[in-house]
Amino acid sequence: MLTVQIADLADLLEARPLTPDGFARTFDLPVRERSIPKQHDLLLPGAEPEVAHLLLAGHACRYRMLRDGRRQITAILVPGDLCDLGAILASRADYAVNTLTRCTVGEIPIARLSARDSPDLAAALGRRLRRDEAVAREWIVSLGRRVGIERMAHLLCELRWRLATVGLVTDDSFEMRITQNDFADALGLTSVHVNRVLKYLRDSQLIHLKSGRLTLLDRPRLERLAQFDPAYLEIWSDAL
Amino acid sequence: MLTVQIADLADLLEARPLTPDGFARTFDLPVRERSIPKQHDLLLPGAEPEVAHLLLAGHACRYRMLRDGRRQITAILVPGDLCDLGAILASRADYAVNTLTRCTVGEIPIARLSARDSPDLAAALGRRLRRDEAVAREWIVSLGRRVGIERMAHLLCELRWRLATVGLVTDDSFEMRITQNDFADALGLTSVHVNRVLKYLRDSQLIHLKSGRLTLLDRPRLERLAQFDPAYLEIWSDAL
DNA sequence: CGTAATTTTGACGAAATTCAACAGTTGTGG
DNA sequence: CCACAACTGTTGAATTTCGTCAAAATTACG
Repeated sequence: MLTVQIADLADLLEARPLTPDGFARTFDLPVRERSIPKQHDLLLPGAEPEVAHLLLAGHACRYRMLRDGRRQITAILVPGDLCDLGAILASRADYAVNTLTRCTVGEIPIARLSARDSPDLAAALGRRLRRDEAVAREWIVSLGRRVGIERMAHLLCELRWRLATVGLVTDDSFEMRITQNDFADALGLTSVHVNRVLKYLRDSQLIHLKSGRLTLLDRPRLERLAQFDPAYLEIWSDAL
Repeated sequence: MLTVQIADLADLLEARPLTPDGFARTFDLPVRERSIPKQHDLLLPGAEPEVAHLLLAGHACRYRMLRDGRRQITAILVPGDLCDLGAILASRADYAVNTLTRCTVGEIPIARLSARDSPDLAAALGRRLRRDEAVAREWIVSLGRRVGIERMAHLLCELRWRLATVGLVTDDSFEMRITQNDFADALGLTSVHVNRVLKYLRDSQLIHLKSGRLTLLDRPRLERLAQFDPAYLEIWSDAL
């Protein structure tokens, strides 16, 4: 089971490692911890969310369905992420949120996230939103202009970076129990093709994936292959 | 030449039609109007923007380049859009902005966009950012799970909707001087394939495209083909 | 330990790309 | 206003990437 390892809360909003306890303490927020099974929807399109879900352990995703059953994952969520950020700020969801593995989430009543109560909190939420948007931009680049192998390589580099940020990576190795079918829906490929891509990366000695743990065997080479540049993940200042 | 037709400024930030004059008046902002040639970069990655570019006429885009020359457009900008919104709020750009046609832009010193001066303005910028993010999410769905024809159909539906919002559409017809090569870089296709897709849509009596003007001949059918649902463009409330 | 879910593999087909050539349009300077 | 050059659009043929279908092997889980 993935666990956030952290210590202080403002840190969470800064994407530095932190614990749920730290979060609650710093902003004096009530965080009710809940365990959610795999493949459970936390939010549906059109919903007007009452609580924010802070992901504490496990992996989740934002996604949209087409009428004929095609699914596209628009974001992969890792511990420390606010699953329904955009929906909370707009008071209405235009996407769904689903758990990809068993998860632990912290529920926070949205009334307690009011900008009126804490300008610092509002600013922190704004930074998170901009980071989500930067990640989405990079996914557009991947889906539009990278071939399958590069696309997978880029996603793995992104996940390693984001997980490292919350202290969940040791020696370029981290827990990763996402299904190949879920990877496919994130990467715009089929699960069959994802399987072949992973085989290629394995055969090339770039990754090692076994029993829910992924290791990047040669991160420099993988990042070169993916043309991965973490600049887009490092934008944290507040101009205005 | 495209022209914003509008009247009041708060309207711009609400994505309702408005004029540059209205904009300047309402928030008492200095807007210096400038004419920019086609294919001109307004912003480069890594830059720390000094002025915000409010697009007044023409079409522009945000894009990222890969080292080997592949280009992906991550957003198409129409009159009323703030070209460099994310970069302004973060005080640093992680993408480039380029004019796709000759454009008129209004330059606004970013110092005048400070949240401290006007909470209303800050809230409006936040709404714009969330709308940009919702559009990006939908692009991810298109790039990942729609085939070429659907992808093009969806983009045309989106552009019609956004242009209608600023009063630039009559009878599902609007000015569109974007190159097939630029469409390709937005849709993750090659220009050759874009040409074939457009031919299919023309042959199917779905669109008419001649001398820089695009007409959606059968919008209901086009929207069904694209599975276009404007819900994602209609989120304008402010929860917190 | 048995059932269901997931991963893996092969053969074949569809969508999109590449390469190449040519036609049409637009913009520019004389 | 014309002539030319440069850019943009159009089309065909061969190729690549990725998808579909199907089945077997492996793993996860109650």
